Amino acid sequence: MKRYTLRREPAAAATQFRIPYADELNPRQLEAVTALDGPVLVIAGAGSGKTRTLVYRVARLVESGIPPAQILLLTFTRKAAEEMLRRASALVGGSCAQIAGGTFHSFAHRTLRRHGELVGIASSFSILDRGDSEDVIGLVRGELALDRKERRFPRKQTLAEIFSMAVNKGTTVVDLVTAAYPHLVEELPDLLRVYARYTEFKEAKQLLDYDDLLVRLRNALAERTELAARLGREYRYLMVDEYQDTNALQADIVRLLAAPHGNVMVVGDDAQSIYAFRGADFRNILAFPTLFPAARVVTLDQNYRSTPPILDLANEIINRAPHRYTKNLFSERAPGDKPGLVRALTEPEQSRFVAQRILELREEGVPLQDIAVLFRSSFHSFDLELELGRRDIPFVKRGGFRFIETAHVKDVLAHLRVVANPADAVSWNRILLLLDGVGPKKAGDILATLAGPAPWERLAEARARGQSAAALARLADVLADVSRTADPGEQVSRVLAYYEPVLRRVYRDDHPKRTRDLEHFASIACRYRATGQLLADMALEPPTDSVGGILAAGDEDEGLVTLSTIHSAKGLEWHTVFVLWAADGRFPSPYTVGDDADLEEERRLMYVAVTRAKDLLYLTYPIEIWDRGAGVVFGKPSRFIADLDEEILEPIALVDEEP
DNA sequence: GTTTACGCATCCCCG
DNA sequence: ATGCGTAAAC
Repeated sequence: MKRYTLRREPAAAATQFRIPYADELNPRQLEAVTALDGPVLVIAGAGSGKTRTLVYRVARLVESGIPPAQILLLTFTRKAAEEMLRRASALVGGSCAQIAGGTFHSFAHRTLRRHGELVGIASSFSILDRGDSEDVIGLVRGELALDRKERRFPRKQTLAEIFSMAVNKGTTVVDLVTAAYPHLVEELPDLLRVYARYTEFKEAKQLLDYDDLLVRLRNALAERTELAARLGREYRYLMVDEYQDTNALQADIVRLLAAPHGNVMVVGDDAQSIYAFRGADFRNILAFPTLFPAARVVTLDQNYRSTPPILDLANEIINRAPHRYTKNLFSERAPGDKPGLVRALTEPEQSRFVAQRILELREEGVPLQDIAVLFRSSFHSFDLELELGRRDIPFVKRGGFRFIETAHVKDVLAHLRVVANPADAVSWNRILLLLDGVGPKKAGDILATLAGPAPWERLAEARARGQSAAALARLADVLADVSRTADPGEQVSRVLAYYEPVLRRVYRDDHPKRTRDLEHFASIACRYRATGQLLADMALEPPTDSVGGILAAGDEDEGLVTLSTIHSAKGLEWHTVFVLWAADGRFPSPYTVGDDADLEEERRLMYVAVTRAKDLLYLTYPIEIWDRGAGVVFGKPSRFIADLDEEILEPIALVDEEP
């Protein structure tokens, strides 16, 4: 082996690779795949073989003798990373399992668990999801007595949004409020008090919110050069997918991780940036060559996914933007059906059309799993879900409110979390409030007495004075009991045995449905070996199924129609795509019409939606729209597709087919 | 003084 | 359907 690598003859190099890269990739893809060293920027249009390029590049690195453990692949979801590594493994005929992959947040989490002590982070820290952060902020707001003011002080959700946005955009709360929330400038002193107290609270209780994971990693890399050097040796090849949806903080982390060796490839598409609402900035991808002046830039603009008529519509949508994007896509696929703009009278008629067409397509041989219905907001599909239910069309819903975010699942998680991190005051608060006779005040008092390891033993002392004695004693017992095992499945079943009666009392009316969610959660927990990993995954990579989207296993043989928000459909494709509610006032969302930048993001969202379709595309809207304030309003097609030539988007009027 | 029950507005997209 | 503010109940 060594003998061959010492010889630099071209012939030897050619036999080094088993995969015929040049045959299986187009010239641009090949260029991106074979440029192993140094910074590379790949601008990859929708359906241009972006994933294929990343997969082949992983294979190429491995075939070139790079140990898989030295490759780090950052993606938007863990599923995306797993899928790419699976495909790469199949290509090289070996396992790529040692390749580190996942989201920025999960990578930050792993790194801080391993090296956090360097920067003063206890390895038992808990992660606050968005709801937890809001709970803490609400707690702090109450503590500072800002909730009793006559004047209107922002709600905890608004506060969380402001704080998070400031961090992710790399600006200060003062600057952000001045620029984006001018009506709150007068409240700035109190906003800053809440922010300071929130930060203090997290610090004291070993809590990190989503933003902290990134901030603390960035700071650790910037301040501890030995850590940056160590990670540089550990991960010598860095790849980042969906780079257009990174924010300033993430770009900084990429810069610091790549600094020791400069081997970094980022891949993305400025026209598909749809996460500005949480601080992402598509200018990151355009600025990459400035950050890495040696960067080689490769543009992939041949689309292999969609028929030319679908691509024409996509290009038309994006070309009407005031700002020019970096490329125009072309396709060499055979021509196909024109995209249709379907005008329905009412929302139920829109639902009937979609359901009807799905059944016809199934008759024509399109399997249900090759069909998707996409929409701007999760609630846009409620009526359709009922219609599909009536017709026994099985579906799975992605995006929107997830079962992991329901109160009862969070309750159970909170019990596990206090055992894992006894300092986790948010979870303590949550489980104490469930007890009969305990409200905010008493929960706060009890919390104050609980410090140090295994605090459930001191719960017995708090019991001495108070009539909620029995409830506290039961809680103390179950926590002690849970702490005696390390098996996640066993821990959950012990918590559930205790929680079941609590559930019945707190959610009197609808506990059967909630019990089903908990059974689902228990089955997830049983798949884990360590509770720490379970908790981290539930915070960072929660199951994407929505509430009620869990179907019987038998349905899967037949296939399921996918209902998804456009955000959750990123990177996916289907034979047929319906875009529901392509109506002005829904899409773009009314929240965005005042702001040019927000409106442009909506346009990109529409672009993402239509580029998910391979062969058939329908955009639908009802002309009668129910508005809370104004009653029935006359609906018009979304401004992004209005006034298009009929050659591009074919209007379809419905004749009522209902009996 | 605290907790709880009830009626009221509000509800996008997400790691 | 959850999250808030206010009024009754412990």
